[in-house]
Amino acid sequence: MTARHDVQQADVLAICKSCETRQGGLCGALKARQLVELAKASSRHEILAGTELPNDGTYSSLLSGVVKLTRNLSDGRQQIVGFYFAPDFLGRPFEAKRPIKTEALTNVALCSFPRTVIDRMIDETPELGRQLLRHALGELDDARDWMAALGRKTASEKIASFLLMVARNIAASGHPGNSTSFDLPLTRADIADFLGLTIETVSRELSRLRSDGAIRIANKRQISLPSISQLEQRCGD
Amino acid sequence: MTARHDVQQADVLAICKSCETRQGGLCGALKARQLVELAKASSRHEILAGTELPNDGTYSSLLSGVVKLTRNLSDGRQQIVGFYFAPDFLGRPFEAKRPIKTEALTNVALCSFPRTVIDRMIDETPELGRQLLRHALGELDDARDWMAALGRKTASEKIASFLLMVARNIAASGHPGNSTSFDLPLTRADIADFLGLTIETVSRELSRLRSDGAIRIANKRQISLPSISQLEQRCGD
DNA sequence: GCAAAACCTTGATCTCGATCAAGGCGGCGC
DNA sequence: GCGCCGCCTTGATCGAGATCAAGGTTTTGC
Repeated sequence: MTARHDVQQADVLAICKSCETRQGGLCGALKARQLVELAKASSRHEILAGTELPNDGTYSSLLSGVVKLTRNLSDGRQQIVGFYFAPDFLGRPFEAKRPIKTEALTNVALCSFPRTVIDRMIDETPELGRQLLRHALGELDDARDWMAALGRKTASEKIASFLLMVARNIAASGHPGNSTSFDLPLTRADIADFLGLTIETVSRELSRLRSDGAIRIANKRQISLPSISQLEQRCGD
Repeated sequence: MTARHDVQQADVLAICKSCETRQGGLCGALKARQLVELAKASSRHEILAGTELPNDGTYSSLLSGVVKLTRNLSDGRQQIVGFYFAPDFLGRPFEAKRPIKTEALTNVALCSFPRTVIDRMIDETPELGRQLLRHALGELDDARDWMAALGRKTASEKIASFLLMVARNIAASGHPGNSTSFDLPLTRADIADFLGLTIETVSRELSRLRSDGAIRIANKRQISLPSISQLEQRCGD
């Protein structure tokens, strides 16, 4: 195998491992031979922050960075309907009829697999299909959690829940440092679009949490959570 | 084959057909032999309106009736995070860690399949796994649509979108009469819990739509939509 | 058929978060 | 260094939808 393929195989392994964060693990389902085949068929992409990801019907492993999914109303109102923190798996290869946009929030590295290859591997290894199903159902659970937050939580509960979710995702991604102190990869506008609020309300609620001692903020984006339990009490569920 | 099994096989066929409403169709993936096997392993249940469905790790086909999925916050606030209109498929057999409750809104008939049987059939027929994945991704799309509605639409846009969604689901279920006149199987409280509003606001907005001529209401629950396009203009996207 | 209970509507008032407005901070180009 | 621009914060005011309140209508049980 050429060096090129070695590198890609390492990527595949890294990516498969990342899928285990949600549950199960893609790699576990596949034989070594299939991993090599996947590596040969895959392609690696580096995408700059702010760029839209192509909706080309491929499956992708997110190697590093953060991706957001946005749905727009006709007059420009925006709702963020999902985040992907590396390592995770973007598996929405069936044509999306809905006006949903996929965008890199930070610089992003990903590894994409043609749908045809994955489809064939599902035939060889049905466990892969179950794995993808499990992953999709995990995303569905997350989406439903956020529906409850959007519909029924107050602004400050939304902010507390959001910070906890980010902390958990950052923790799962195994970033340097502990998960209670992290660099928020989102602007206030992104947070507002995720929580169904305005940037002013987001800013005010963050300030309030800070003056209450529930969080610390350095340089706008550097957040630390001295007391997870205090946040949990504020998140409404 | 005994009559008992004949009846069940008919149910299975009906149910598989219903899955085609979202996309694809379970039946199409399976061989005749497997359908008979599924019929033998399945059990039929009649569930009264208002009863909670058991979360017993089975897959179920919804033969008739309407089912809601609710997520509760600790202080009793409620959010409905999904509806199933027959014919549809309830495929959430992996343990749900979240506080989500499944409840019959009307009297319901369903046919449930043990997880082990479906799992084995996925091994025999990987297309079944892909089909279930496609179904889950369809549910995910629906959930994301409602996230956008919950986060960014006004009360009257929410009501208009809701009525259109119900009309589409009733239409897909092939009920008697056309899809623009139907019996709403939900109370005002259910509608409010779905849209993140209060019952008073739901009532007011429905009254407003009626006085604007966009809808007609007889007997509280009997709704007709004389002008779908007028509703579409009001739904914000 | 009648009473009770559940459900729905409408009005008055209040409140949370949106909107409008002004200014601060930090990074970048020159 | 300086000015511009993007991003964030804070204050003042407004308004959509919540809450409180009262009464009407439909369903259910007997």
